[in-house]
Amino acid sequence: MLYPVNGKIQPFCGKVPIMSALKATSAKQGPSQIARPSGLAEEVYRRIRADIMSLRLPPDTRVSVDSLARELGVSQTPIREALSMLEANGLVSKKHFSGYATAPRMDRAQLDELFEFRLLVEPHAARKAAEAMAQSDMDSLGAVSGAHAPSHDGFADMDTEFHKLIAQGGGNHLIADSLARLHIHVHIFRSCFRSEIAEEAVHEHDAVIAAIGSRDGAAAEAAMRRHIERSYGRLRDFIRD
Amino acid sequence: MLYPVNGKIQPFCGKVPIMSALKATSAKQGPSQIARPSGLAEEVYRRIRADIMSLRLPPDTRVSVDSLARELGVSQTPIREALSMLEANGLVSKKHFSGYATAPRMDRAQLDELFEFRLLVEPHAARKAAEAMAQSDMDSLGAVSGAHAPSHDGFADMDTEFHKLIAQGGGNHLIADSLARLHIHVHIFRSCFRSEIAEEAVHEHDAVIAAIGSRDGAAAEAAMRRHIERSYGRLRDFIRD
DNA sequence: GGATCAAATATCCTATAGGATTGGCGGACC
DNA sequence: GGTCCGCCAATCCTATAGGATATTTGATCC
Repeated sequence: MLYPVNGKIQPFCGKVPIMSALKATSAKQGPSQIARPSGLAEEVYRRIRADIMSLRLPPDTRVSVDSLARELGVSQTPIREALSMLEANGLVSKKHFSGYATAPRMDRAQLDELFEFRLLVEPHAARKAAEAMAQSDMDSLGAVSGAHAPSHDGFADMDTEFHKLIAQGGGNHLIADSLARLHIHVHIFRSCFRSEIAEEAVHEHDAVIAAIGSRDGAAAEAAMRRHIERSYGRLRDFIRD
Repeated sequence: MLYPVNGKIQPFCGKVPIMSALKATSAKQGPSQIARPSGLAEEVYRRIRADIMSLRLPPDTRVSVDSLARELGVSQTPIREALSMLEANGLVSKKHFSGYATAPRMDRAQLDELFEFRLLVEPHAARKAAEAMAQSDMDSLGAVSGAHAPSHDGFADMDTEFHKLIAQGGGNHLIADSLARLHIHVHIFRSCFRSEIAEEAVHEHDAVIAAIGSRDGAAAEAAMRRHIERSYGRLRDFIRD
């Protein structure tokens, strides 16, 4: 699990790539940048994933390797590796000799499956988090409890952080990774419909946080189940097809 | 799917192009095998995954890109794509400027996490399978019920098919995919220790199959939970560290 | 003899060029 | 008007070259 990067992608060597289209966030070459040269492919991966999550690449949109290579100023190889990883995570699909395309928006059946899965896993994670979460993470959790939801993106980030912390709090990496992967799709779906910031969701979050804060596993599990059920109800209304 | 000649991905080295060779072989092998060349990367992916599962590439082994390229007779690009997909699925890990390596064997903590996850998801899948599984899949399930366990590999394949059918029977693709991904690691772990063919496991399988056959969801869930718990007990003994 | 440092090797990562294949487009033909 | 055929754009796959890095090896020094 690595941190989000500033939208800059820069190879280690070679000529200066064409990056004028991107934000030229230069001059921030602190020790954090040189400490983690984990490869261009991963940078590209995060960049594309961020573009998909921010709807800069809408669902069901063709993604050309050449275009991306030109736009990001890197060669095709890291683009291909990044797209392969995204394909393995279900965010893009590849048709042979036809190119890549972002995954289409979820339909009703997929939404049902996703929430069935969440309802199965996430309340369990909340229970375990209440029983075993580290105090430092608990403090972080209190930080995202804020009743201040400035914008749509702000709420979305807060929601992502909330569920990520609880999933990690259970101590099971498989559970945390699975839920993180699924939450990306929830995020995309919600962003597609510019869902209103639900006041209820904040209250439901607070209920879960309170239960975890008092180390009450059963209450945390119940609160999380209720939150997911309500969340499902709120999102399901957007699908009429 | 692609010409199993000598168990080696036959390269198109020389003048014969890819698609021409494919058409020729498919024409020779009959109409059942439609020439659907889904890409070299996917073939390489399956090949490497099979090698990992058969311990031909043992855990914690370095995997060189150009060695693979030479061995399989393809260029580096599809190898990289395949390894990227494998990395996204957790079967190999990449260290920057150091190469790929197969994932190390599971330790105790990972085994615990894996079985916690299975215990959470798979009994639910068994219940849903009992309630909603298609009749054709049910017949297939009866076919793997055989008390004949010829060899270690035969039992492993049977076990894989058993769990795959039940996971798919629930009708939830996310659950099926997650369990399939995890089952690969169980397979590797078990193969590492050349675990004896447990007579108990076959009986536990039969109990689950019987419960599903009689459409008894609760019984299927209980039988599956018992099977996983017993399976965990059998595997845990191999870890002493 | 053991430890430390520097050179050498092997490998990875990136970039670019070119051949091969598919799908769509427009014009010609029945 | 409908159908077929060649052209073109887009894409994927392959090959090769060059720079950068981690690991290994060997020599030197204490």
